[in-house]
Amino acid sequence: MKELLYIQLVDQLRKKIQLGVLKPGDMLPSENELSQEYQISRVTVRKSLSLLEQEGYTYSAPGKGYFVREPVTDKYILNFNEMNNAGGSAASSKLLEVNVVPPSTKMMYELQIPDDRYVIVIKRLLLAEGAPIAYDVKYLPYNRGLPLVEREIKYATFPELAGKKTSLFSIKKDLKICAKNASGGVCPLLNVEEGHPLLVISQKLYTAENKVIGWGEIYYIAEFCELNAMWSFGQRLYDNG
Amino acid sequence: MKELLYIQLVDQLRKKIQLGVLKPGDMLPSENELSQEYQISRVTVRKSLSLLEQEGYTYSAPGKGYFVREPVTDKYILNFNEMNNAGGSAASSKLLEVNVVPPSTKMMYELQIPDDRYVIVIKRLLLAEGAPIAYDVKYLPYNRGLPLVEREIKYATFPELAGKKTSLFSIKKDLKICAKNASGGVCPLLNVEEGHPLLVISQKLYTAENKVIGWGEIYYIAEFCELNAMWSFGQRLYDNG
DNA sequence: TAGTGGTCTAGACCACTGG
DNA sequence: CAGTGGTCTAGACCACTAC
Repeated sequence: MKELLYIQLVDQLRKKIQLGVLKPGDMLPSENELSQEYQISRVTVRKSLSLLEQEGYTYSAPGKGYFVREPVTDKYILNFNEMNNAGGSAASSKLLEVNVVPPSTKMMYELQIPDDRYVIVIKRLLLAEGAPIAYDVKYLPYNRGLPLVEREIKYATFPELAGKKTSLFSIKKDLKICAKNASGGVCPLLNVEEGHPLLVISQKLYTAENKVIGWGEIYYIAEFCELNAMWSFGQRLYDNG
Repeated sequence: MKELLYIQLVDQLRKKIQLGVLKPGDMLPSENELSQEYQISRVTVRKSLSLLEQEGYTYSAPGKGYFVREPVTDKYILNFNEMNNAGGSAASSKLLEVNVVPPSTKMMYELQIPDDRYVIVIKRLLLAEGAPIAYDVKYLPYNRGLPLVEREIKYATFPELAGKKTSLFSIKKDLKICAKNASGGVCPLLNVEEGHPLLVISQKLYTAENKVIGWGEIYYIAEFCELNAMWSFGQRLYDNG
């Protein structure tokens, strides 16, 4: 089990930072120094330092050197999948309504559309083991020639719906998470009493050019939704393979 | 404004993926092909492909080639800072209680400690412009010789407290987010009525070796807490500089 | 066996920061 | 000015995959 050179180096540097030998703001040895000290080429040293930077430990300042970063403590990786966030793994959904309607002022504001642009409204009930766990409303600016098949709507997630014409790779998405109490028409749908706690997740979809292509809200019965997020250094957004 | 070679290449490949010319599962041209096609060295081609991989567009399979990744749609970057998540930028806090107590069964479970290990309990009220917006309870396994100065507790975030002995770089942190209704002793503290919606964020801190070093819950008055998360390709967890 | 990505080298030139 | 990181090159060897 021989270790690769650049792995060895990055491990040693990482450990020094983790142990506090190198503290935020401290300068690392220069590329040339590391190159001589470890008897490896500068290219390989650079590969190690680049890895360390990817992991969030350091940053480089051209003309000066590499420095230990002040740890960023307020960014987490959040897991969220609208169809699979409750306990039930085999989540299904029930389509309540699909309509094309003139926009309300709220919709015009959220979707950034004029008042003569129609809006597709999709209302669903998310189910786990047959019981409702969330009420879901989505709004899409209406485009002619957008065939919406019921089966697609029933099982699709938001980006899949709004991004039918757009590659998923060029979509942006914002979430807002807050707590509310159930009131009005939502109560009978979710089969909860007035005032029951809900976790509300608003989603907004954008194209790469920041044009809004979808907006929606999901009202989860609190007991059936727990969001998880984690923070740690060196974490990656994408797995290998 | 001449563009760097590896930037040019990564831009072209990225665009092909975003436009759908290259779809998930498709194989990219090999390093040698790209090297010849663009008349740049293999090292530079590798730099571009490495960047593309970092951004989440592709992955590499040794002996086979580079492939377009199936987009990961369920991971977001969540912004959360316990002291600064409400509207008020100049958030302060009021210390309600600091105690060393024998652990309850709940604490023993959450902190993974035996019943003879004492626990430090810290209760705070988070304020924005003088008014309470959240109630905060933290539990730390008690260590002898851990001097807790009131001023520190008042303004410290959780990792700063629990990680006094540990470098922030070797701490892991999990969040759980859910909705609940206010009840019991929390109501008068937060000055809300019974049943008022709350956003509850549970935090658990671990060392690099997965030993629990802290656990806590923050009860935000729903109106004063909106969490934000975002998803898009190519996003980075750490800024440059 | 031919082709692929993965590791590593030595060396060149550049722009930038600091004294 | 000497030192730093940033870009780019040409070439070597390896392990793996697929045929």
